[in-house]
Amino acid sequence: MLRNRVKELRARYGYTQSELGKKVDVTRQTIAFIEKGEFSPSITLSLKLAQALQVEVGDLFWLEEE
Amino acid sequence: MLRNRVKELRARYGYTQSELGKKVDVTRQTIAFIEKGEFSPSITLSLKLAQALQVEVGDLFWLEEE
DNA sequence: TTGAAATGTTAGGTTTATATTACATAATGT
DNA sequence: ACATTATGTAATATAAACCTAACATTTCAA
Repeated sequence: MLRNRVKELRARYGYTQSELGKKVDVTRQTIAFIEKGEFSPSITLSLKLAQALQVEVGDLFWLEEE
Repeated sequence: MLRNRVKELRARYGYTQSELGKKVDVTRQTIAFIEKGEFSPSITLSLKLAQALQVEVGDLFWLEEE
């Protein structure tokens, strides 16, 4: 199961979903879907998010058992 | 632009495309497409590939200018 | 040198990521 | 209290990921 810390890190930087979306070239709904864990974004988008949130991509997304 | 080291690391381990595909639950064609850089796999598949090839996902896939 | 295994590649189909639009609610500032 | 902004969420549409099947070519062991 895929987990992520997007919502937590976005909050830490005080970005809105729209702002973060703009930084990585997706809509705010895409950010919302990712935060809800509803799908598995592309590695390209994942790398951009990691860069925007200043964290290693492996620390932003990870796989958990079950 | 998205770059990756899948082909190089797969060779290092002596895995065939089919073997690697089986480890990460995709077909050999999907592995071939990724090696050719034809698309941007999901973060889920990227994490599985990094695990199979024993490298950090950020060292397996990265973004380059242009 | 022959045959199997690995790889390259293409076509057509299904599934999923992502966009667009829209509406409702929550939060915030004036 | 009101207006604005942020978020939740859903419907429909499109693009891209991924699959299956197939055939051609390359590699490599017997």
